[in-house]
Amino acid sequence: MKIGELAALAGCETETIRFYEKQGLLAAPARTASGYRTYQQRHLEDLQFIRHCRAFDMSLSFVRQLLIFREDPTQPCGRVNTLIDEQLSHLDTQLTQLHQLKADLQALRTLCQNDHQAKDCEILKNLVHPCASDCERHR
Amino acid sequence: MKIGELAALAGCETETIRFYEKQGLLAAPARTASGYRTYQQRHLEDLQFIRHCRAFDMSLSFVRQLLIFREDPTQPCGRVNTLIDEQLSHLDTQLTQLHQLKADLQALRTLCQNDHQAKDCEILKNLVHPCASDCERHR
DNA sequence: CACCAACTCTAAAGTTACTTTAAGCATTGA
DNA sequence: TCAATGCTTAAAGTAACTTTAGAGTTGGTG
Repeated sequence: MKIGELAALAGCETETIRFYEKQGLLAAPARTASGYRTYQQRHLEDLQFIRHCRAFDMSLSFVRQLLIFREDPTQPCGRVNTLIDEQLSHLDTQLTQLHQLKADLQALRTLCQNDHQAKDCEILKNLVHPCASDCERHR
Repeated sequence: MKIGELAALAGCETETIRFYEKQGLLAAPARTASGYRTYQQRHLEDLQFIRHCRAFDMSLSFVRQLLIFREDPTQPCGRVNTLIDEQLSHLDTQLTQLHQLKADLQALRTLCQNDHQAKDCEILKNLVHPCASDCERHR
């Protein structure tokens, strides 16, 4: 299949596929006489693998490490579990931070309900000298 | 004060300050005879304002819009509220997505507990052909 | 006064994961 | 045959900085 077809099947852009090839994530496929890339089923599976990993917000270097296991199926997969656990704790960190961010921003939002002059806006004031001294996040 | 001092007070890097100046977020300060930047209190407050906005994960173009109100304190601040609300809903979206991501990845993680050969690893299999057909996120 | 460490300056390139642009062939259907 | 669509490449753009390189300045010590 050609690159556009592969892209449609994987739900990504053709440029993304070329990008992955350039980055060494996706094997370079055979070419037609005129230079068009022609892909096999295996390419589709590799690409889907990459896209699913990305959907979990894994970095490409992370994905690269996981792809090694697809290249050598006899490898023990213990490292896979470790990588997934790392990604999970990464997501956890993000989630916690985002939660705090939202709470803080909501608190900030309550400070100004009406429309008055900017110089009297408690939100703007707070964005200079934030709330409490326990505002650790603001460092 | 010089740039290093300002950076220390605001808790950021000197390069970040120069970057903000180049981006037009922070006013260019006076210079010493030898070309060193010399900052005033107002610069510190502006910088803190920017950093606090960034701590709420606002984009620089967002911050730029908020800075207008600091330049003209007579402006009505209704737009500020709107901007904060937008940022809140942005955080909400992120939070929801991240939640789903984590749940999905946790589910994936349970599929493989022991260390076996990569070709038999259910995690790796699932990253090619994911879980259920209701896996909307994977498009 | 000489000297050195620490600080500052600029411009440019690097980072991540792509996306966009430009300009030129190939293929396909009417 | 001709236009629309699809493919090719290399290079530049995106966000928000960070890093690097090379050079001048300042402040304290001997």
